[in-house]
Amino acid sequence: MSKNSKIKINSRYFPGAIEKKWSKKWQEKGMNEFDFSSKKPKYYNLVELPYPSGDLHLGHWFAFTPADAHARYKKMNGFNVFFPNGFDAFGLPAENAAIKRGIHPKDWTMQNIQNMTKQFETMGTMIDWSHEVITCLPDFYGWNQWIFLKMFEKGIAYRGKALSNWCPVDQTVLANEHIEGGKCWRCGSEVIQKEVEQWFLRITDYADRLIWPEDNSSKSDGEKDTASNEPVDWPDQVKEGQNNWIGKSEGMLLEFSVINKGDNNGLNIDSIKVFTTRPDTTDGATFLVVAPEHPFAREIKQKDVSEYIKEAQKKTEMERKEDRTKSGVFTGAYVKNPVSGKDIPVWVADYVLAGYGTGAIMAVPFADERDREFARKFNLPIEETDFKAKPEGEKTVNYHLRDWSISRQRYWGTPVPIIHCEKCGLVPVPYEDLPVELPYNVDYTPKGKPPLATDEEWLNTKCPKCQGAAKRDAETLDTFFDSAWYYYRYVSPHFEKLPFDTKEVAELMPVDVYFGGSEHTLGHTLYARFFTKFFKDIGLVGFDEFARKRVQHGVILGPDGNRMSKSRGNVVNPDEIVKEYGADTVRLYLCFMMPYEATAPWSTEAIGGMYKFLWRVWNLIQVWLSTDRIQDNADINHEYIRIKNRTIKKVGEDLENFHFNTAISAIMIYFNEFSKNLEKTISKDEINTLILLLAPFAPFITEELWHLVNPNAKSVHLQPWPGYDEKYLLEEEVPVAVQINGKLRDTVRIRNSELKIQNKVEEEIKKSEKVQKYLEGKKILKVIYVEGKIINFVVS
RNA sequence: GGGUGAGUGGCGGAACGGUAUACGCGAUAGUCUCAAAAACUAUUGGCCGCAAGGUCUUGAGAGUUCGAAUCUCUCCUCGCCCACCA
Repeated sequence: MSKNSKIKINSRYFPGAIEKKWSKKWQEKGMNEFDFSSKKPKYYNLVELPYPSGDLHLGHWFAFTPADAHARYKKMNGFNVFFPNGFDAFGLPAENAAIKRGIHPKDWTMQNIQNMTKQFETMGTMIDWSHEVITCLPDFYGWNQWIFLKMFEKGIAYRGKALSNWCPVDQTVLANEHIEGGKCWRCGSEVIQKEVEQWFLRITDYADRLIWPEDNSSKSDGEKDTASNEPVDWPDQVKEGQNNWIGKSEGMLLEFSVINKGDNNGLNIDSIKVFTTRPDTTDGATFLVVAPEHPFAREIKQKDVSEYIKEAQKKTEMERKEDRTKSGVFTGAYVKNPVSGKDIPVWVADYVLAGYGTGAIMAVPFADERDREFARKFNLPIEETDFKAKPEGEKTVNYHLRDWSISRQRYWGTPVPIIHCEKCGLVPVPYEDLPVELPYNVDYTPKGKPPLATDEEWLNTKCPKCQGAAKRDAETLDTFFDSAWYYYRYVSPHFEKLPFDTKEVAELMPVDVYFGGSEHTLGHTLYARFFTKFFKDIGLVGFDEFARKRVQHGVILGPDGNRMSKSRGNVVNPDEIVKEYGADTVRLYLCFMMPYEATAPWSTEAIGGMYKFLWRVWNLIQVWLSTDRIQDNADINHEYIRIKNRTIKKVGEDLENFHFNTAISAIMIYFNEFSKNLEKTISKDEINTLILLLAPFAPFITEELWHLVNPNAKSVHLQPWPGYDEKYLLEEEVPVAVQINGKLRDTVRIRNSELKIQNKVEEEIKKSEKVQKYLEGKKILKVIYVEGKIINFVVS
């Protein structure tokens, strides 16, 4: 643009109108619809599906908009990008909220979905809603039931009885992951222990296959993506976390025979088995401890023992874990240490867990701190061990991972497709009768029995086997069951023969990148991997891992640095900010404010800076348009060419690697170069590059500007990503830092053509007065030269 | 207790063996204005100095290196996840 003394702006930047306009146009054109027939390489861009809580909050914006920028970048790079979304619509929170407000959970949920879908529109993502999945609709949960029945057939789903975490207010069983500090994650009430019969998934059968290999280059099950034969790229944090959670430990089962069988009130057990990972310390075992729930403990008729057991059972598991002071009683029984040959006493104590190993341990106070603490408290002997014992025993493997309890005594979930017949037992609902629909008119308030059990009409049915009277299973499935496979359903959301079209899934999956929160490291993503391995076993898919790459985002805290919560009053409402600044500004700020994986507070002031930036971009282009339009590449400005190429490279690499913040910073630097030198000519190509680089982040303003600059062109989001050429990256003169003994003393500009020749560089640098001053009278011992960057003189 | 990530200006952060503090926010001064806001311009890690310049600085301390925010060790602090797992 030629010299213009006064900046005249023809039109001002009003994000509201622009965003509404383009949102509508894109929708009309079906811009975001995935094209299955395309020959371009596919790219499945997945974000964890949101829970329909009522309103989109800032966390949703933070999860979705950088992911959208990545997807848009991929699309501009020639990929056929699949970016679907849906709603995780079943579950307790909906039910609780519905009870509180007196609305039916379904109505409440569907209203929220409608509302949130509208809010999603303002976000300007390229989500293809034609593949939407809503998990509370029979179209989806019927396939939950199908999968459940397959698992039942294979023995993966089974009915078991277990001491479970029970929330007395929500009237439901809770998974360990849903207890926070001994309290229910939803309602905050104290969790108690209760024996409950329920459905389990035998995830422990898959424990070994779910373990991530230590070395990513080896070739066992799980670490290679069989479809592409490329290593699966998940953060170490997740891999380590899951491996620890699975907690495989190899050890030995040792048998200790009871010495004084028969005495002590007719004790009738021959031996006690213990699990140990350190059989080499067996000679140091000076006593045995069994958990209060252990059968041996129950055999003991001594009054102090039975009283101790009673006391221990009153406590919840959580209370036991919180109270770390050791307690226990002597049972009067002795066993023989197979290595030392000594008779050692058997105690009952609640620091031993019934659910791990055999529920009994050999205590080696010399080697184990907990055992030592116990021994000290009760004056039991501590004997040194030389770690050389080799007792005989059965080698075994124990896992920390337990089978996944999927039963919920609640209304708002997938009905378990099983019929309880007095004659035939557990009878699966025939596949052709699926889905077992969740009845609408049910009293879903908590009663201590599953709400579905109160609907007699629904409950009573015929046994498919004997045609006799039978009852449906009144429980519903954990919603983590839904989220374990929803991303398969996205591919073919209306497929009627199977949970998903296996052909299409083979083409589109595995997922290329899966964005989500780190809170799902141990629950959701582990279940999703488990389901994928099950699908492989029943021949539905050909790969082991459902997602090639996992990217976990951090958390946006309130402006005060605390987690946003209504009670703190520090919740930032994205709708209000969008109203004030427009979605592009919010998107830009969320991408720019911090690294995607970081956790940092929202800043009410800093977002203004993003708005200002877009405003300045808008103005610059308005000015450019209002002056004589410069023909393409007229008056080539070499400095601009260099910085343009450098910026294209940087922004592309950053978007590829999810470094959204530095990508935007690079665009700002590029922009500043122009706005600081308004007297210099800017070519159309340079303006277009600015718009194209910004397009993934700020889709609305860039679309508007693109059409102003290129009136007859297609959408900016259908344009190819600009290319760069390495040969333009180098400056004609490069500043080389000069160090004397490692301290920076000067920088000298060296001609590009001379950079490779160290002698010439040294010669140039020694011309500098400053350098001369430091070298005067010194002997140069060594010179280290890093081409184009730094030269270090080591002097005496 | 175990695992894992992180400590850099007033703030969010950049650089991750080669010119520390990019980019943004905030702050200060100026231009414009009756005035204010906005916008624009300049300055903005500390200390010494009128200046040129010097000097110190990436939680603390040591080490490796020509050169360390970056690698190694010890310690301190914080976040997240798990937690009496034998």
